[in-house]
Amino acid sequence: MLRPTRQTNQGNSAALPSKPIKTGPRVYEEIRRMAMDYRFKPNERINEVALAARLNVSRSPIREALQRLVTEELITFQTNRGFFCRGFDVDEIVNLSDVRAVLEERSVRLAIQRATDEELAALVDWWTLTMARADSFSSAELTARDEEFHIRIARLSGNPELARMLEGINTRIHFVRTIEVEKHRRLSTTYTEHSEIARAMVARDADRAARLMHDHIAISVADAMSTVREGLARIYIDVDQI
Amino acid sequence: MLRPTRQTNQGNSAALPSKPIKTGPRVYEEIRRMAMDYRFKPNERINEVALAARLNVSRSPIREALQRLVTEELITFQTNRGFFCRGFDVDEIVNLSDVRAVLEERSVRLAIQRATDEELAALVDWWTLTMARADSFSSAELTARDEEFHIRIARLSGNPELARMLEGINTRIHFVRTIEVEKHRRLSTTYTEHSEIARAMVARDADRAARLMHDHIAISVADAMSTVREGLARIYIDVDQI
DNA sequence: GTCGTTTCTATTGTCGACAATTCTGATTGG
DNA sequence: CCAATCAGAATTGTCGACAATAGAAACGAC
Repeated sequence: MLRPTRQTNQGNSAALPSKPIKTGPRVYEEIRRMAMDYRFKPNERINEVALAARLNVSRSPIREALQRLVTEELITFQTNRGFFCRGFDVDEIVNLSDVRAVLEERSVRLAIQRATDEELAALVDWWTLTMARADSFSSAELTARDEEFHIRIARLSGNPELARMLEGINTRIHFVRTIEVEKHRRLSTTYTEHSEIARAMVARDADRAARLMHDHIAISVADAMSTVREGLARIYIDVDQI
Repeated sequence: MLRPTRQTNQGNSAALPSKPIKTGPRVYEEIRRMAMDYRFKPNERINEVALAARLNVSRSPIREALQRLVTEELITFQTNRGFFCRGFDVDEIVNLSDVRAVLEERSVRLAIQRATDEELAALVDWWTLTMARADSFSSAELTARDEEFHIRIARLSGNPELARMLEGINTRIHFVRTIEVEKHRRLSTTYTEHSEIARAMVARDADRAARLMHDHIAISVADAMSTVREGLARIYIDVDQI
């Protein structure tokens, strides 16, 4: 007796065989983005069955993805009560910025010490080009470029652990950075800071580059509070487009 | 028709009702310790069913725990091939030490800036007492005290994110630290470094404390290589006691 | 004897089921 | 009107089942 074989690759009935994309990684990435963008409201309880239905999978891959996101600090967990969205508060942002500043300083110093002239020149060129096109970028795109600038330096440091930790911080502060990018867009002074950092790196001036980087990242508590205010407004107003 | 109700809290048939301990957290903690101590050999494939049988649970909690450990970098994962023990190599240890040095420097500086006199005095007293008892401690216990010293400072920094990241690094280098502790045990000079750091903190001498901390943590590539050699020997000889 | 192919076996990925626990809200007593 | 209590509903924790995939072994051609 033949039992009907389970429909493989469900839903993806388009002819193009580009790539099946395993559901596990896909689910993880999808939930990760939701958490990064606060598509869950702060401290909101996350319903596993609802999320599973929304993504057309069972609870198993959902739970595995959520567990991972717990250790990435994007999600909270209480035993027998389930998963919750992380909070959204000033202290965390200030503390993360402090750690980030230290790591990014180390990053530039190592990059200056280890990167080739060509690599540093490429960094300057790439950012110059990005700035020239800045007006044509959406805020999301500009945020991505901002993040990429810092990640490139972290990679040039030659220390993958450093880069990995910075990426972890980046995903956690992605949302606030989006807001900051829009704030600074009008001022437009801020993106010249990247150019200055890059030029100091080309000149192999480690102390100056580190100082510039620190000042670039350091955030006053007042600024953080204003950003959080703006962020909360977006979270509780903007997301009603479901 | 009654179906037999599933046996609750299996195995724990002892009369003492101290604490059931949920299997999920228990499994996670157990696997975590195994990974920390390299009870899995480097790059060894981890069989889910075997591990599940060993811990008397199904694969679900096993997989969830393993997923968490993946993002903690204690475990590796390849889709459709499963979970693997992390490698054990010099580069990673050197890179982690570099990051750790930076974070610990920041840690002492913040602690000096924020901790009360009482808290710092307590740190000194506790370590003095620990040193006095050092000879009665096993290497494992001594390693734990070493880790605790640094974690206490991280907590005094007042930045939980900093402390969390250092704890993450600590779990990854726990095994090599065990080896280093035994190495230094004969020299016995190394633990006076902790005292010096603590005294500099009491004196609120941030620059000196930071410098001492850096020198305490910094590790030469040669030292790392020798430690790795010793570690590999233990992993492939010692663990045959199953 | 070695390389490539095919068949068989072991392992992972995902699912649905059900017990244990928590949450909801209705009811009762003060 | 408020607090405590207690059913009933919703949700999580864990399990066993099975298909899809990877790995190993047997086979055969050269």
